Order: sequence, then structure tokens, then C-alpha cells
Amino acid sequence: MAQEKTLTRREKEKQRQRQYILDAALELFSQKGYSNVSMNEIAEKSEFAVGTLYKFFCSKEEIYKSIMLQNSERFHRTLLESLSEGNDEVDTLRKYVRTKRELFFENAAAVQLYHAETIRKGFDAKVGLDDEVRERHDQVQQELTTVFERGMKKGLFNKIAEPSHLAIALDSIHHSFIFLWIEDPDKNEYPDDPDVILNILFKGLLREP
Amino acid sequence: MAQEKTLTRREKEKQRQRQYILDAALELFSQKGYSNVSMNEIAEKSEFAVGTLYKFFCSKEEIYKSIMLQNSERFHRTLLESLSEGNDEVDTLRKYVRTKRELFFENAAAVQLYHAETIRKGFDAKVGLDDEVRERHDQVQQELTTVFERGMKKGLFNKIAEPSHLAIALDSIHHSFIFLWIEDPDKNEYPDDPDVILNILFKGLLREP
DNA sequence: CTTGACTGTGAACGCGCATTCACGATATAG
DNA sequence: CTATATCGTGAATGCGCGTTCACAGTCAAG
Repeated sequence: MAQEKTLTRREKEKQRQRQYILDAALELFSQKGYSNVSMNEIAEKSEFAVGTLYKFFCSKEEIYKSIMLQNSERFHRTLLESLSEGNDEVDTLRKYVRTKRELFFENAAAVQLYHAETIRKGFDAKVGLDDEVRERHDQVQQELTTVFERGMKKGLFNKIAEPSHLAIALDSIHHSFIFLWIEDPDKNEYPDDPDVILNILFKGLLREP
Repeated sequence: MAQEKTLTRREKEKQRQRQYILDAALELFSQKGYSNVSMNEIAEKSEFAVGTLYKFFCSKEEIYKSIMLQNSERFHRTLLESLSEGNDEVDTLRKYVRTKRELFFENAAAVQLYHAETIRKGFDAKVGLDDEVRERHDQVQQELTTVFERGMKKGLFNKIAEPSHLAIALDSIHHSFIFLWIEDPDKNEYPDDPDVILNILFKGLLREP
């Protein structure tokens, strides 16, 4: 046990340093893009020497990979959780929007990196990392779709479109507002009330005659 | 006149070649990203020698710049045009969605490049090109906003959200569907009827009790 | 055929960057 | 204190890529 504890202490220290490097890299990657960040920059920002980075990660690509996997794991766990809460489907959607907003605001850098580097589909030279991240994303999207489905079956929602289309629509609207906020937080304030987002779907724009 | 014609003929030939290079570069950039494409690749694809490229463009960056400006000009001219048509606001929106769909489908590569390289805000090392492109984009967005405003004043639309928010929402939903189609045209068919997109906004999801 | 302007070429140059490695610094053990 | 393992370093290495330039091919005029 004592032995385990000393080992753990060293391990913990290692982990702290590792995470410090990842945080530095994430900030740089998200601001300038993977290709435009050099190992020297990451070294400088994380206050290590270039050589030291290679004691933790065997390549620049592995740093990127670690960041993506770590964040994708956290994001999708949190979002799936929020989708299993709520009294009814409307409530669930509100919780989902709130959760996603908080999550994205607290991790703006990771979100920006994810979107910037994911946009190119097949060709991410970066391993089959795509697969894992994509799979998680699809899982959330699928779960969100079933929320709309359930709402329709219960008669809570009108069938104005395919449930999967509604899931896509909700997320895309939400992302737009989040990105506008990230771009210019002062100019584009983000509405605190999730209903401001949801009402775009919930309420009909066209006035019935 | 004769002199002008010979000049024009040579000029035309130059232009053809220039455009051929731009087309090759666009395809590569959109697939792999600006940083991941070498001048040698562009040369090979356009069937010129590397040196020849520099007879047309003084740098790799200028090629990128030309592509972006050329396309942004065409896109925004076309979109603004579509927004000035239509009998009423609903009709205008239908025409806008149709036009944008056709435009984006015929120029999928350009759209993808635009989105991928625009996502990083201030830091595009690529000149103040951002400004010009961004300005045009904002102009379309502004015009779309006024369409929603007019519809509300006429009593054609319900005031379910800020007009500018609705403009953002419509575009973001539309982009999502377009990108899904670009990613996998077979799996995600794009609805031919613009109302499939518009109904997500037009019709209320929530069933009133 | 000769001259000269023009077009197109691709090997060569220089630079920046990811990766390595031989070496000091530091900590642990005996 | 000495010996040994571990940690951290940053100059050196090799490579890929943007850019250049001296040159070969082409064509029109004389």
C-alpha cells in the first residue's frame, strides 16, 4: 500500500505535467490550427524543453490525438447524461440545451478545435481517430432523435419534420449561437434562457390565416 | 480593334490557364486543407511545372486568395439577387433556399474550403482577405434579416424570435443539411422541396393544448 | 536560316519544423 | 560521499516545401 502510494504520487505528478502540456497545446491548436503550431511553441507555452515533450508523447500527432479523445469522451458522456434527464421531452430538451451551453462555454477552445479539424471528412491524416470521435457524436445525435420521436408518439410534438432532421436542426441552430458568442462575446450575447433557442423550433413562424 | 482582339485572344488563353490552375488548387485545398497541399501537388494536378505557377501567381497564398475572392463574389451576388425576388416574404425565402442549394451543390468544393478556413477568426494569416469576405457574408445575412422583419410587419410572420436570430437559424439549418449531403450524398438525400427546410421554422413543433 | 522575345521547365536553394540524442542536473540507494 | 537511475535539456539532424533562376523549347519577324 505504501509502495503503491509512492508510485501513485509519481504517477500523479506525471499526470499533472502531461495535462499541463495538453492544455497548452489545446490553446495553441484552437487559436492557430494544428498545422500552424510548432513543437517549439508548445514547449515554450508549457515551460518545458522540446525534448521533454517527447518524454510524454511520441509525436505531435499524439498530442493532438490525446486532446481530441479526452475532450470527446467528456463531452459525450455529459451530453448523453443530460438527455436521460427531465420529466417530459420538452424538459429534456431544455436540460440538453442548458448542459450543452455550459459545457461549450467552459471548453470553448476544445469546441473550436474539434469543429475546425473535423470539417474535412475522410482525409484527416490523423489516424482513425475520426472513427471514435464520430461514433460518439452519432450516438448523441441518435439519442436526441429518439427524444423527438418519443415526444411525437406521446402527442406532445407535432410531426413537422423527421425526428432526425429536427435533431440536426436543433444542434445546428444551437451551434450557430454558441459560435457567434465565442467569436465576439460582447457583441452577440448568448441568451440565458434555453427557450430562446427552443422557441425557434417550438413556435410556428407562419401565421395561420 | 484588331490589335485589341489579338491582345484579347492571348489574354483569354492566359485566363483559361489561370482558371485551370485555380480549379485544380481549389479541389486540392478543399480536400486536404490549405496547409496540407504543396505547390508540387498543384503543379501536377494542373499539368504545369512548379515554376509556371509562379508566372501566374506570386505565391501560394495568392492562389488561395484568388479562389476565395472569386467565389465569394459569385456567391454573394447570386444570393443577394435571390433575396430581391419573390411575391411575398414566404416566396422570397423559398427562392433563397432553392438558390442557395443549387449554388452550394454546384460548388461544393468552394463551400467546404470557405467553411474550413474561415472557422478560425482573427488569425487567418491570409491577409485582410477575411474582411472582404466577411463583409459580403454579413451583407447577405443583413438582407435576410430584413426579409423576416418585413414579414413580421406585414403580419405574415409571428414574432417568435428576433429577425436576426431567425436569419441565423435558417442558414445554420440549411448548412447542416447541405453538409450532410456533401459528406455522404447517397445516405443523406437532400430534400428537393425547400419547404422541408422551411417548415422546421414555419410550423410550430409544440402541440398547443 | 538567324535573331530575339516569350513560354514553360524542374533542379537547386534556403528555411522552418518534427524528431533525436548525447549530455548535464537531480534524485535515490547503498 | 559515491554510484546509479531518472529527469530534463536544447543544439544538431534530416526532411519537406515554398520560392527562384538559369536554361531549353517555341514561334514570329527579318
